[in-house]
Amino acid sequence: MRRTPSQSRSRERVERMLTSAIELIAEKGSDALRMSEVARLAGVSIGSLYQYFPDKSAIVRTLAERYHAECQACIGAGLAEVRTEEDLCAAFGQLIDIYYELFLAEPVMRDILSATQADKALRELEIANSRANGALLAGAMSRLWPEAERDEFDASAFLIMTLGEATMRLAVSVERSEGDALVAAYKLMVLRELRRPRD
Amino acid sequence: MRRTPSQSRSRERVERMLTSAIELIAEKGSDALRMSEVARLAGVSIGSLYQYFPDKSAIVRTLAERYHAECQACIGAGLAEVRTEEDLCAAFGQLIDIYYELFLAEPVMRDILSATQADKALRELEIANSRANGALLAGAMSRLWPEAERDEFDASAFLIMTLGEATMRLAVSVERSEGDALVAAYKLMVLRELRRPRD
DNA sequence: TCCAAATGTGAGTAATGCTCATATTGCAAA
DNA sequence: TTTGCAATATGAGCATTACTCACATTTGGA
Repeated sequence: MRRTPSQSRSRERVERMLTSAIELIAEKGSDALRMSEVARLAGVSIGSLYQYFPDKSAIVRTLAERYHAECQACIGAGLAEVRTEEDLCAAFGQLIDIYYELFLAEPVMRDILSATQADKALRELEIANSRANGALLAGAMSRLWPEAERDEFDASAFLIMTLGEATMRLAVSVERSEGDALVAAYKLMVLRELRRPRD
Repeated sequence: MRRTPSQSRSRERVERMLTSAIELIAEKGSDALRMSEVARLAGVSIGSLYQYFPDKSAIVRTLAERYHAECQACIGAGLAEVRTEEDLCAAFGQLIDIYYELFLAEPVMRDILSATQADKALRELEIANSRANGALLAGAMSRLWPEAERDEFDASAFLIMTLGEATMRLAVSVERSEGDALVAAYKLMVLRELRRPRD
């Protein structure tokens, strides 16, 4: 953000810029996003756009950050009440379904997240998000199995979250029935991982 | 390919273009790849570059395709001799190690593959590769368990391959010790999947 | 009412993907 | 060897687009 909007007029204009960007990404993909089109669709000038976003990737970053914040809140809430292994599996299975439905309803998310994968500067964002989500899961696991070393779960939880994103991106890129099968396979694999006997 | 080089001079020049592209991607990332720099580093003119590659993404596509072909050959060879479940697990575990070592030795692969993820036109390539690799694995599985329906393994094998790529991309993006742990976690997860009792 | 800060504007600049008219080289038939 | 055509090579230049900046307008408070 180059400048933080303080008056309500500019706040609304920034929102229009972001919703216009989402619409354009949904239409033609994030690599075909044009700053001039964002400005035109939002009904603002190019200059205004650059007053609030230092460059094009800042728009994608803002969208990705909002999505990540929502996801982390959702995952945190879903895992907060977990008390038993059955709880954990039920909760995580539900989270997978919610995630998949979200991706199906908003396929533009795939484009936004794929864009952050390619851009060197944005990749860190994606990794940090999976790491944060993984920490939530590892936390829930170490509450369940307090006798284990906490960091025993870190790699596994981090991986599960990263691969969850990858699964969703793939699942919404193929035809619906195959996507369903892929998500089901991921769920089986993860739930088996969460149930594996601790040593 | 806009034009197929038939004389040895042009074949060598095309190779120089590709190795220059790899070098530049390794240096600054695929999003910072400049056609003029590829031409300069390869010692050819801009025009020559465009005689063999219709656009910039064609260079990335060529690099990705070569890598995919190598991988498919390697995976096919690794799984060809599999006769028992123990064989399969041993072979696949080895393939994971080989893959990881390849990514560690050539981190530029991560950038090339990430680039294909972001570009709408190139994403199909990545999916097709995982699908082909998955078919190799599913084939090995259905040779092992001939009583099962062949397509029972398809989704699982496709997913394992896709997530393998995602794991490698992640593992080489974090520090070495964490990357090792992530690959180890992936391996455990996959081998458990391959050993799961058939129904 | 008036001013300073916030906000808005769009023509213009620089960077870069890509084209095309032209020049050069390689190869094979005469 | 010579000749002629196809293959190959060139780089100035065009079109597109991210981004800047000098200036205009609006807002909110004193």
